[in-house]
Amino acid sequence: MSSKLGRDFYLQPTLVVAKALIGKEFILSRGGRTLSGRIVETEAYIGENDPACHARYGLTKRNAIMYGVGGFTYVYFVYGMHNMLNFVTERANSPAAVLIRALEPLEGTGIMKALRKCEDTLQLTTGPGKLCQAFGITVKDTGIDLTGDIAHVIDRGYRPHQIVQTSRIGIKDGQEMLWRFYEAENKFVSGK
DNA sequence: ATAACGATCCAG
DNA sequence: TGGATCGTTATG
Repeated sequence: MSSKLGRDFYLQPTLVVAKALIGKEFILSRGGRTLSGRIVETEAYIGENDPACHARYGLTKRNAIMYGVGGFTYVYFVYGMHNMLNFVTERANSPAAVLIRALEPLEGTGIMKALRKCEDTLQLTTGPGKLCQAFGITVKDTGIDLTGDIAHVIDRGYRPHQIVQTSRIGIKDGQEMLWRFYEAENKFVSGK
């Protein structure tokens, strides 16, 4: 038995969502093709008081979607070359999101290899920039409703053996917050 | 109007 | 271990 996560799931506290997403399957269906992967690593970015969150300077044109209701995608561009996929969480006017950092490829690995120009399955989706390239996700994909048909998350009943909680990667401020989650001993966690 | 700076990745 | 590379933001 498997079920699609609905609006209520994304309205939960961001740390709950970030942890609960580990082990769930992310599915992207469009252009007549379907790509999917099991989420193995996430990070939470929560509110205007989180020094690493894009909402730390208040509402801007870029982060506006974070101020909306949870359950929508937020994709942004960094380092002049990488797209980052996030899921907006919590109620409207409560800016927060979960960064999807790594996936275990499931469906459509042939397409992922082509998009990544890489044959090594372990290099397809083991990092936030890599997985966006493998899925063909860019900033134009901001605002997709995760309760719709194009992109959604499914609970297939997979339960991680152990989830590890650490400091977030690649940030300067906010190291004291242990807001990164990943499935222990999964080969597809980034940075290995 | 403009400069500094990233929630990174990959080659060497 | 450092260079690539450019949109967003902050500041003048």
